[in-house]
Amino acid sequence: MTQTDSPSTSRNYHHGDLYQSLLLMATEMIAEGGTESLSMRKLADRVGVSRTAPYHHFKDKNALLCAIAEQGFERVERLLNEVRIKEESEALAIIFNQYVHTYIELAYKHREQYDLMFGREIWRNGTPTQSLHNRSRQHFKSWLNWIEHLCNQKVIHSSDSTLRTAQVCWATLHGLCRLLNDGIYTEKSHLEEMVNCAVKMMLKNT
Amino acid sequence: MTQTDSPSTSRNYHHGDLYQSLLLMATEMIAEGGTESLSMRKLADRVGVSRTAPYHHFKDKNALLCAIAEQGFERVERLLNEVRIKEESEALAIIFNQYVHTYIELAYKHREQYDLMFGREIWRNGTPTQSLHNRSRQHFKSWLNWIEHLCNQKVIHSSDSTLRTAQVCWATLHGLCRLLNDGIYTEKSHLEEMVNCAVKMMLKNT
DNA sequence: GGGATATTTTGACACTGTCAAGATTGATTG
DNA sequence: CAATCAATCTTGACAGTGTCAAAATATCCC
Repeated sequence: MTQTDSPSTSRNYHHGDLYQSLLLMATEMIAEGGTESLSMRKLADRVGVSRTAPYHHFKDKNALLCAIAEQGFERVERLLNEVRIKEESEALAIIFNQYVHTYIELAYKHREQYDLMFGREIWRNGTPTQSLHNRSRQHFKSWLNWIEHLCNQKVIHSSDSTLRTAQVCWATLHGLCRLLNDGIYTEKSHLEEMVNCAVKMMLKNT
Repeated sequence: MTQTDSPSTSRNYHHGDLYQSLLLMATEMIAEGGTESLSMRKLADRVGVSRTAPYHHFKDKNALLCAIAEQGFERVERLLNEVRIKEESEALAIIFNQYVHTYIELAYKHREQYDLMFGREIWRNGTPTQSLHNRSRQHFKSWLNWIEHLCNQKVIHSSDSTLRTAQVCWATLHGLCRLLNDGIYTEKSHLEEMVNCAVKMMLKNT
């Protein structure tokens, strides 16, 4: 709103930095009422531009959603990196447990965005942007790397290939998030126990 | 369309049995193009009635979706019952493995309906019908019962409560379905291995 | 300053869910 | 059998959606 002076951007032309404003406002709107509550028209209205102005910065509604999902992937990627840094300081099993807890907490905190990252809206209905595709792919590789490391260090005991292990572990993690996020199992009080149980299961799976 | 003579239904008044026709056609449309491709108007059109005719049989689009989801729960409930019947004939671990495979296969075959059963469309955006609520609740109880049985028979080794175990196992199962259904991991060829890996993990989780 | 270019707006179209009011039909009862 | 009543369906309407085409405007560079 206050476009009088923005030190970083040069406050170029008409709006200032519509692209960023749209992304920001859209993320906010989604966080409040989910994907369905976000309409291009309302978004434009709230940012203070005309209905079709956003279409010069995002090809589609789909493209906008992809951009938001992408930011979500950046966030979890950051989380994973942070965790891997302190690998030396603590036992790996504990770090893994912590990561799972934090991941689920994050997924819950930004549930609508999480929905967008993995939901059908983008991955089956819409078409994921190339950019989003790459970033999600890269994140899974990071996850795979870490699982591989944990297997090598005998923290995870698995008789299957690293790939399968990583897939199944992620499925479990993701399943828990869905359980929580989709409102199927809303009692967050039991979550702690469930996550601990899940981690135990992931670590010792022979 | 051919309403000249229907032996089972009595071809009462205007349409015959609109309720059932709508449910059937809607299920079909969803199976083809997902929830989003189902519009009340197109549905009405295809069944051969006016736009608003369906509203005398379903309060809402949401109510219609709930009814379809409910049928999905009936299906999986049936599956679980069938499996539990042959408990005596084979080793429990094998039966469990088979169930998981069949469940995932089913979820994939009717993926759009599966989405509806557990997706946010109903459980967070819309309001689940009381009827749907009950049936889904009941199904989880059935699942819980079975897991309890498997724990008692020492097929599943878990140090946690039966409830937690059931929750985490289901989360894993559900996570795999999502992985597949949401188009995140579409290679169905690897599925077999992944499921086996997951089952192993579920059984031996100390 | 002038032309090119980037950015925004207005108008329009086809589509959606759903409400209110009227029309039609089947069943029911006198 | 005829008249009434309730169930069922249709028509009209409204507000909302995504998005395209063409026109308008502002900014930049020469």
